[in-house]
Amino acid sequence: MAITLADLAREANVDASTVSRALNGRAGVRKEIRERVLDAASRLHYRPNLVARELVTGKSNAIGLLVSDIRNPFSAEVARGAEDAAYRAGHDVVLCNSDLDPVKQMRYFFSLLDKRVGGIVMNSVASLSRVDRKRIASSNTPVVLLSVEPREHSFSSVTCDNERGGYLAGAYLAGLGHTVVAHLTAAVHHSNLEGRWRGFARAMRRVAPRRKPVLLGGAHNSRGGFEMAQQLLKKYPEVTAIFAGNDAIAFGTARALHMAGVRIPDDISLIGFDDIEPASIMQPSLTTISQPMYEIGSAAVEILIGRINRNDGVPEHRKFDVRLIERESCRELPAAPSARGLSGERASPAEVRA
Amino acid sequence: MAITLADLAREANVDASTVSRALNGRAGVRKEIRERVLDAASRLHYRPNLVARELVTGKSNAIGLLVSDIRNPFSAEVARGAEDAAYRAGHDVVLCNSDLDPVKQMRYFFSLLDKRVGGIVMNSVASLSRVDRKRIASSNTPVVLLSVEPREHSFSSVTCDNERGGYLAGAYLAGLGHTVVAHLTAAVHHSNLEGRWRGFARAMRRVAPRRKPVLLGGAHNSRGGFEMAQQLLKKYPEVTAIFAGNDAIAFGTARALHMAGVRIPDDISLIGFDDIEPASIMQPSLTTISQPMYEIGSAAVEILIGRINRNDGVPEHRKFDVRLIERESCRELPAAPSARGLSGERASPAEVRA
DNA sequence: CTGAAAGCGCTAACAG
DNA sequence: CTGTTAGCGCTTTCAG
Repeated sequence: MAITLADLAREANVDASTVSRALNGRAGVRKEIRERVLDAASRLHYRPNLVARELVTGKSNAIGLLVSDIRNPFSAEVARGAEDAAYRAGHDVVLCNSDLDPVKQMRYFFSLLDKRVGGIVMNSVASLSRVDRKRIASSNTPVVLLSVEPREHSFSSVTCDNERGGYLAGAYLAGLGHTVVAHLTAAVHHSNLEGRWRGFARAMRRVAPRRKPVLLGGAHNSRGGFEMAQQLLKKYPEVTAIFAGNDAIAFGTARALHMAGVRIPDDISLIGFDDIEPASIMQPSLTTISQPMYEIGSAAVEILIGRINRNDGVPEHRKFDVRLIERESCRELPAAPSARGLSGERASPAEVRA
Repeated sequence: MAITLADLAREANVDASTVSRALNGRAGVRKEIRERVLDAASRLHYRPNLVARELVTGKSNAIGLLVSDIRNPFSAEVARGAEDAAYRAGHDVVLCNSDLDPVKQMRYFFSLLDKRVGGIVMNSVASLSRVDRKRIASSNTPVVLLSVEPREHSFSSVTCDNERGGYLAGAYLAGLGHTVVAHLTAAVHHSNLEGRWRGFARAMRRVAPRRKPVLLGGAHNSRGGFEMAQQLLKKYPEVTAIFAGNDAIAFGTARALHMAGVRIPDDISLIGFDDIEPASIMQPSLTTISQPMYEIGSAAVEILIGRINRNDGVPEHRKFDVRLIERESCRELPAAPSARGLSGERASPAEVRA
């Protein structure tokens, strides 16, 4: 059916091994022969059987990308960055959706090993048991995480500076005069979201040392945001500003506020995290912390490929900067009758873009 | 390193071929031996080397998914449906982003063939030259298209009923009294979008036989929608309703209208196509035609796997139904001073969901 | 029912 | 520089 190395060898009157050398640009092939081979190859439209090559080299040119759900715009953006980087390096990416389900995650992981992928980029290993994480670590397949799991020394990681992002959000709201604030985040352990909360809490401590932000945990998606916001309105009506752990949560929050007749930003200010596309489309447009999702994806793959090629076990860590995107969903808190004496302390909005 | 069939054979005191038969559940293996093998396999944590298997069988258990851009929510939703269906069938999917660039598309296609994927799901072959399409068709690798290319008899296809969707949009706007309308669509040949236009034009012909809708073509994304809307406002200010070829175009349109101080739906009604998530988030929420993107993805893969298994060359075609999702972006046209005598003819909104 | 042998298409020593 | 040989890990005849 398809034409093989042996066919080329016959055609060019050389041995198959010579054809292999010529095609792979190995040194030590007479120019004339190389040309004869290359000519035959293009004449016969030769295409190497990668499966055969993989079998002998023991590595495929594929990398695994294990995200929670590609429909999540964050994952999609990361995936595109990853795929572009892989394409540049001549690799291809096999896509897996784990829904963060530990069972699926492990099943995918091993199935990727079965096809001898060169390495794997995955969201997080936080939902996995200790033994599963050990299994992954001891697989000798390079792994790049999109979150930082402090205990795991063998994994590389690429993240944004979540802590600073949370801090920026807090400082911004504080700068607008808000002191009675809430944070809506994930119920489960999620290191990226936790970093955001830490930074936010730190910023708020500076302006309201004795009043802790309200902290609610739920599903870290639009529905979760909707439910958490409803709960918040009922139990903490005094809150004047909300920091959502990500934009999806913010969308759900906005919908709940809208339905309850609470206006954004007039009654409550809202700030998100990620800067996915709908953030600029919604009305009012969402002020949010932007992280370079595409670059995170491409950096993850670049690190992965570097590790594959060097074949050392040394993990790399990369942390991207974040910035505040000021839009329309936050506004200055009108001065309350009782002076709060904070005017001098207001943080200035850091980097701001239209 | 990894443990192989031969290892199991030694461990279970049988030949490798017997191990193979036992593991693959082939008939004709004594129960006792089968158990001995299975036991050894689980004891040694045996995992088959899929690459080796693929080399001998000539087919990998992977399928290719060639979309224009995974960041497009339509593609992401399709991809998730596709991946889930593949997972159920024990296949995995390698993701490629072509940007509809013919060169990238062909490069990806052949690179997928090089790894002997069982089949390929791709957006469309409309941007390809005739010879390239022939090359794809003659590759003997099953292909499922997400658009219907009337000339290509060898490809399967899965689409929604674009023509009916366009008709629904037109009938709905007509039912609200709109007769001076515009359609914003792609500049390039795009069979899905063309079907929508055909249906829309047909619906409008019934209420305004002599007034053709304004038809503008541009980039079929948010930016294109923005630009086309600006052009529309300048050249055709009399238009009272816009049908956008997809939701992304509608988002750009909404932004342009907003910036020009034109209110939706008070001044202009807007209807989209796809029903991607931001459609329900934007303010006002977008009335749109919904197509089952997830099901389209999973159906495409199911058809593909069916064709792979049957190994016949018979293409299948599947067309999904669409429905109108009525939200807030359209409103009835106030009766003009000059009676138009159309009241009896208004189409009723077909299927409507909250 | 099981073993022996061959081979998928390629790369990688090792000789010459 | 080129050919010979061996083998990656598996499946699949074909005998026994």
